[in-house]
Amino acid sequence: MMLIGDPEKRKHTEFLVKFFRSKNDVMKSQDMTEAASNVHKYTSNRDIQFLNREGKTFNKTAYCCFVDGTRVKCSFPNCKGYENKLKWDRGTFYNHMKRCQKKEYKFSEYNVVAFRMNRKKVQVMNVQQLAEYFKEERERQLKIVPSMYWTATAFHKWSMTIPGINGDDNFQTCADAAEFQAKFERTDQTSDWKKCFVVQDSSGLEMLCPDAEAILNMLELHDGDRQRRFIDVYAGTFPVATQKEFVNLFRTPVKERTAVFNNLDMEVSDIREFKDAIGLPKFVRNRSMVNKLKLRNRPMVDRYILITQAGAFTDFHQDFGGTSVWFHMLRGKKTFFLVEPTEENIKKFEKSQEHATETDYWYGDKYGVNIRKVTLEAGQTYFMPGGWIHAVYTHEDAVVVAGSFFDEACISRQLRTFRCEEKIKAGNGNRVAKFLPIHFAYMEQKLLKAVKGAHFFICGIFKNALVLDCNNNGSDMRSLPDKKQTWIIFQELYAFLDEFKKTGGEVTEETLKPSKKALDVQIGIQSRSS
DNA sequence: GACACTAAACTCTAATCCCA
DNA sequence: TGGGATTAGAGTTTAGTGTC
Repeated sequence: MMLIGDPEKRKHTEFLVKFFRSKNDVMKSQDMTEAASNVHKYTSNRDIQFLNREGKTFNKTAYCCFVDGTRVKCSFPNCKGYENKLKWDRGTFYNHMKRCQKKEYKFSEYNVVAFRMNRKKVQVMNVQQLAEYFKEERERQLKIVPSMYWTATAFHKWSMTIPGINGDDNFQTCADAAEFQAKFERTDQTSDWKKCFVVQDSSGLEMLCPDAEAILNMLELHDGDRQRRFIDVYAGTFPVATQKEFVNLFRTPVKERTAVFNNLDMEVSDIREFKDAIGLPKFVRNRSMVNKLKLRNRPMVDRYILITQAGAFTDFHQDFGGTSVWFHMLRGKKTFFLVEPTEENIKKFEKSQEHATETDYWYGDKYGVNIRKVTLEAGQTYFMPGGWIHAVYTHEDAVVVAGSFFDEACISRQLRTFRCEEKIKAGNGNRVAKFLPIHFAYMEQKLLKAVKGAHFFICGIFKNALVLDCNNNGSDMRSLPDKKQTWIIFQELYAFLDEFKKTGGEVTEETLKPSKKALDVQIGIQSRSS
């Protein structure tokens, strides 16, 4: 359909576009709010009258259309706009203006002049150019994960094709904490945790947690001026704001938003008030590797707040360092899209990351992996073992209290995730601090003792210092049911740390020597016993 | 149930095409 | 050349859906 094709009427449109292009203050506006305000300086409120240089009025009909992020706004003061669907629709704009200005119009597209920000500069367009821009932008965004248009169209269509977790043994839904505990043990997760658990009623998990509103108030009150990086989801940028400012942004009514914001790493472990107010679930307290170790600098990753606006999509990823997570929904609704971290799936994930954000290589539909989805609502808690590859969509504004922890039943996957991060070259900001020292401490303080113990057991008359002298008489850990798993992990951990050791720091050739010696002793025993 | 919002359908007019 | 059919464009209404 040809838009504004009449040469005579088009002269009017061209006048409007030229008029605004000639106004420096309009053209130098920093954003659409400022542009709209500057445009107003040249039009009076009563009908559309323009002011010339001398301040005299003259009549021209103009309907100004401001394309502002996720909204399209008209020239009515304080217009909140309507949803930007990247499509010019005459009827929608006409109705919107009629509602805003509460009057009838003889509407013609020849009277529309559109404004948008293009690389921080104001662009003034007629309707035809606006329609062309929308078309090009739709095509461009369809190639980007997670752009606004891709999320609204391709993603939602794709999402409908993903099956839920019913009938999949990897996912267990539990009515309450007691059922969670029972299922966890019954499905043999204690020493090899692989399954995901959703707990519907979180009250028995023995955790302490304020409600969503209290969390938001606390963020404003305690350390409210701390700078936090967050994500402008559709723009793919990482603005910085104070905690207070971010909470304020989060509280913006949906109909006034021009962007969707997300915050994935508001770590609060180091803020005393949060540490006092948020108590980890008993399950996490009991299983956290870090809790069981003596460490010089304990990493602070076990309590963070996630604040996400509706519409945000976080693309497929593994949690940093292959940490396991607990995730308690205080407000809102989110859907997790989950992929089991098998070696094949991880390799495909690594491959997909070479083209991160390109829909042609999107992990969700180009690699043939088996994906399941689970939707979480307020009051539910989700426990996910380390390494699971997942994406998350937020349906409703969400406030979540969550935490990451290393779990000894997930060590293999933690190491695999570390390797994956090395391979895809994740930046330091996307890595768990102290990964190597924590795993070294675990090997040294927990596993090494057990391995040495296997040697000491047979030669029980010796003191610790003499254990290694009993090499020939130690037991083959492979044949002891309670030691077999320890031996497997010890070997794997040693090989890993040996691979990533450095000169200086905590994991070095020198600090690995006792483990190396114990490893050699056990291998010697095994070669003689087989 | 009232209201808001949106997409799509509908009506009307003018321009254009085509054929007798 | 004139008149009916078709198409494009402009303006308005309505049905469906969601929210409060």
